Amino acid sequence: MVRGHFSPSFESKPIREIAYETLKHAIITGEIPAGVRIVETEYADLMHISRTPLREALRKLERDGLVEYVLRRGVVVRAFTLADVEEIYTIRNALEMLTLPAIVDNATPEGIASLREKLLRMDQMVEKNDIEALSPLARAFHTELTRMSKLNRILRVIEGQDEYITRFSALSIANEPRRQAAHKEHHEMVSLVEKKDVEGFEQLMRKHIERSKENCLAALAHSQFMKA
Amino acid sequence: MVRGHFSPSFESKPIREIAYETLKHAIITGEIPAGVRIVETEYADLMHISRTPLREALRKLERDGLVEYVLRRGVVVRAFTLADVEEIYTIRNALEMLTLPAIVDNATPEGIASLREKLLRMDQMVEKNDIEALSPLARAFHTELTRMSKLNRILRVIEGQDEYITRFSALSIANEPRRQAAHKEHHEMVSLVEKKDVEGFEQLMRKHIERSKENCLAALAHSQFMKA
DNA sequence: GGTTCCAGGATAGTATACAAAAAACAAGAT
DNA sequence: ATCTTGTTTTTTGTATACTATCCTGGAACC
Repeated sequence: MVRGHFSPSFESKPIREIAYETLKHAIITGEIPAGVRIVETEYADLMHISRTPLREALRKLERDGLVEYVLRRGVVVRAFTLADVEEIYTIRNALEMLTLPAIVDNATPEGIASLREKLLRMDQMVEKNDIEALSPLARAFHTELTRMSKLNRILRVIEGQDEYITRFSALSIANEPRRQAAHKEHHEMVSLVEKKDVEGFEQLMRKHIERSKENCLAALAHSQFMKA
Repeated sequence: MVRGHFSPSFESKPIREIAYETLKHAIITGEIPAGVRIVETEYADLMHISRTPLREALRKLERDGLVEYVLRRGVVVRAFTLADVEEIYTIRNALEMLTLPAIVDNATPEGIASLREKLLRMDQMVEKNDIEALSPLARAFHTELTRMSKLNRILRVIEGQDEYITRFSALSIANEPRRQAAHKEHHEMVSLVEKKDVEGFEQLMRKHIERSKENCLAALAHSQFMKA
């Protein structure tokens, strides 16, 4: 937080937002492992901010379920089990299926063009095997697709759950054959939406999510992310 | 907030939690209508607390989606449309269906006994047509039932959505014939869980939620809750 | 009459100060 | 030696102080 002592928003973003995003990222990537107690003064000093915005960030993380608040003991980073990952995929699957008809209904030529444009950029990443760059793009693709449904509340929940998975979806995408297949599926999705083939879209999507879940769980089983 | 100037937790609960719950309730019941800007000093004075805990409560409400944060302008109570209500029911329906097999699997004799005990109390309320008392009990019944699934993440989402509906489910229950029918369905649910009849349970539940949604939407259409 | 610019008030953003609870520690009694 | 109890330290909870920004309203100017 390199900025003058009193400057609430250097470039239009409260410090608490930065703190929130920083902490969220740190927790999701495992940089701050589960079980760790977040002592306010410690982290405030670390980030060169005061306790006030840090605390507000913690309240948001608390609502997100990323940290747990214990009365008069502050917050502790919550654990994350394999069962959690499964459950998250289950939620995402169920809710995403609900959006599909609305996506097909609301898809505009411009929207589809925008998706195609994203796919084009992704093509290159896949070719170059640049996983680092592909991962966020793939996520953006999905987000944009889902957003077309205009079902804002469902969206909010899906995106909330997605945040938990980001950390793992990178693992999932690391698998070469799966990466190729997933990319091909992304192309198909757009075509089906364009053709307004709801049935086909639903079938494809169900498989797509199921496979990425399998892949993610398999990758996780071999990784050292999980402890329990 | 009647308490000495410096007493963080009179009876083990931070002021920010009280503020959070109070505001949430006020927003959900419509006491603070949509579009209203929540000026920090104003509400802090109103509740006889300082801005700090109030702000932390606002951050939580922000994550809940009950208020909207505008840069440097604070928070505004978000609007609530009929489409929102429909979407919420859709979410709840989809997720609740996911929990049913797990509920049947994890149901213990004690758990069923506890549900039956609740039903017994509800019987009286239904008989006396005491809607005020029945409403929270009915909600508690559903919560307890869903909790049996042990699917904690799904639960968290469902309960999050449920909070939005509380305000309207009272309307729904006000309808005499529906109230009677719903109560009967509650009894059936427990029986089906006890018999471990997943299929029957699923069928009943699907209808139950669908009907309560219809009822709620119908009631809403006639009420003055909705503006848009 | 309308537009621009300045001043001042209102309000959010942040920092800091201080109280209270809990935890950690030390010393004495049993 | 262990339990108890008193004291210190750490850390959370809350209040307050201060600053930056936005908004409003009015004066000056065209």
